[in-house]
Amino acid sequence: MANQKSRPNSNMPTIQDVARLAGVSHSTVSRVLNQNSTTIPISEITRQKILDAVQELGYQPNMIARSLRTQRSQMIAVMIGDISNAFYHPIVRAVQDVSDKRNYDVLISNSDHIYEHELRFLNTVLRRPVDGIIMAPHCLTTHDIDQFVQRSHVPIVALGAQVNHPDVDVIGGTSEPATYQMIKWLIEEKGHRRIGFINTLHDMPPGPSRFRGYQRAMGEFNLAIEPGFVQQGEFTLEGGRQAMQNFVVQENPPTAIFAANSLMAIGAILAAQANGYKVPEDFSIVGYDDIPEATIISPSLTTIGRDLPKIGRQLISLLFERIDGQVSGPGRFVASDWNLIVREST
Amino acid sequence: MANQKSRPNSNMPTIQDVARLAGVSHSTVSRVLNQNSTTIPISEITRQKILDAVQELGYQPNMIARSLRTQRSQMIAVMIGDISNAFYHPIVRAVQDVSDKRNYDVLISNSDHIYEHELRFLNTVLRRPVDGIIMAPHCLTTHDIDQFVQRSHVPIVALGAQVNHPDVDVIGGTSEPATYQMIKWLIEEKGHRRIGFINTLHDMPPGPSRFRGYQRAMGEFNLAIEPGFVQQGEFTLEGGRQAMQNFVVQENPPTAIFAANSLMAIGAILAAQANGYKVPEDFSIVGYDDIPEATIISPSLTTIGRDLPKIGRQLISLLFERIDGQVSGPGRFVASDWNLIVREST
DNA sequence: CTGAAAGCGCTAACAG
DNA sequence: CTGTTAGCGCTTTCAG
Repeated sequence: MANQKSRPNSNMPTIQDVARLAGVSHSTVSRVLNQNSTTIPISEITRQKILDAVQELGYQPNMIARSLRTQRSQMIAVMIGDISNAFYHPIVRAVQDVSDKRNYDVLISNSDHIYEHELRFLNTVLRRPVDGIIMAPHCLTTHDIDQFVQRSHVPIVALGAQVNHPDVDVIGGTSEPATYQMIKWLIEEKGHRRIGFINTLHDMPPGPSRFRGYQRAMGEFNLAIEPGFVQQGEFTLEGGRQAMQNFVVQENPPTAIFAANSLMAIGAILAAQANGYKVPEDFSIVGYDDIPEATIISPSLTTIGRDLPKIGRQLISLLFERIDGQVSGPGRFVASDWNLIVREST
Repeated sequence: MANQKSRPNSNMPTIQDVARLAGVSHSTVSRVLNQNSTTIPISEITRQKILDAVQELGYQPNMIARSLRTQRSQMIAVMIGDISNAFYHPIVRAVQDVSDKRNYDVLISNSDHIYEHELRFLNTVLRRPVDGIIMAPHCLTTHDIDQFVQRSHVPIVALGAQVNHPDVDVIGGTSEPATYQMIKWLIEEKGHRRIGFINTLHDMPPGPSRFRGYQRAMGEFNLAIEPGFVQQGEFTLEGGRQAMQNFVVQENPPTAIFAANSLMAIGAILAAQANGYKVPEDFSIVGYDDIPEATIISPSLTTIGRDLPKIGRQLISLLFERIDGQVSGPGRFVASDWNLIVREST
């Protein structure tokens, strides 16, 4: 049972097998299989012979070999922050759906918001060339991206306006204005004057831009950002929970709290409730981005809504425009729109 | 700006470039880069020259070319049901973490529990050979898998005991006993006698095995499964919500409801509450699998817990054992353990 | 209309 | 210890 070909891993027929069975050369087979190639005419008879042979053998072209020859991999790579964060699901969804339809495969990578992982991703796509990249980096510098772009001309589309490279398409730009609007609404419509902020750790994006929106709104209404008003945490449910612990122990805590994402906001609500407080009576809590958990939690979460599936479709559209060569030239910027979704947590 | 090499997509150096710069042949470069290859000794001096050249050029081997030659892709493919279902996150997590560590890339595919998608996945990995496959199929038949195994000798590890192929490693087997235990508990400890069941659509696994557990428990206590006790829905939150609608309109509905997964159970709770009912006072509702949402919802969900990260680690371990050739031969079966997690929804 | 031949970048015999 | 050579399976000139 052991003396097969040197590679017992597969008994897939090759294009040679098809050619042999059809009694033609393998290049003819290749031609009918990629009939697009500049309208070279092929006799209906050999064409049929080949198609029959393909059928009979169940031939499937080997993508690895094709990639080596064509220098196109029919793969795109996606780097997200955290597969557990529902924020990314509609985006990955859209990317996969469109890619499937176009017979592209999708490589997915989690960065966990860790710099080394983001760098590793870049190296991966250097070694394994893909036709396009979608990423939501939190730590990469423009310099890192530039290093990459120097060496690989693969088109990149990024989510998050912190990415700022002349060749990279970017979707984002909502953080500052949306946060500003949310804080303003808490002040004007809900009468809050002591508003806290749960930020990311180590000034990791998108914390800072959201923080600027908070600062601007507070400043505009001459409201102080007292020491203790700003807490930090991981970009997760648990991070929000822990940050909230730092609020509940304060003598005179804020009456409203903005969390830099909805997972943190939900963690904060859970922590408040665990400490015997009521939301929104004792604390109004708001998040950023409308994920399913926002309506599972009680009270349901007031948050900033973006059309996530649309953002996903935009990302993949921008990418395929470049992959297909319809677009070249400098990176484009798409500002997504957003709206305030008022629910029960305020 | 256009007259570069025919392939302007990359200016990555090749092994030839390294060889030229180091003044040696490309095979010598290959040798030092894969020093494992049967202890061929290499003079320290050329070795250093090569390493320097690699450094200077920032050479990275092209994985596509390497794959074509070695017939190994350093990729594994994962097919899950639905990226939005948190059930899969710890599993994908474990797979990615271990793969990263071993420099394997991970191709992820959503089947959406649709038969055509599952078949398409199989075809994808036929065209793009990967070194191993992890999948959680809901619709594939043994015959489909067998067809695949005939053609490709890539090792497969499956999640879910409905997969039954002599060559495939399987982790699963909890559905019937765990459901039985849960129903029994509802009867014995909670005094329910009218218990409903939210099943999957079209007898899609794992619905049927869970249903058998339900039947067995009900039968053992001589409790009737009245018409209307069994409702069906998509394997999602929305599916559970809609199924619950069919309970609340009944004249004499069940007092407890088991949903085939926790997403459905949460949908059911939400629907009950939306209709003005209280959980657990009016309906006790339980799910299957402990996902984060189970403790976000109020009342928190009584459910079957499995150690999902452990299952993920087991899946990828079984797979790598085969990829590494440590294990060959017939498919193994691993029964995962589970426990009943009692929370507030009962 | 079809075949022969080159070569994508790499590894692995096989000779020195 | 190192270089030469032969492909992996495919696409794409270039000749007929």
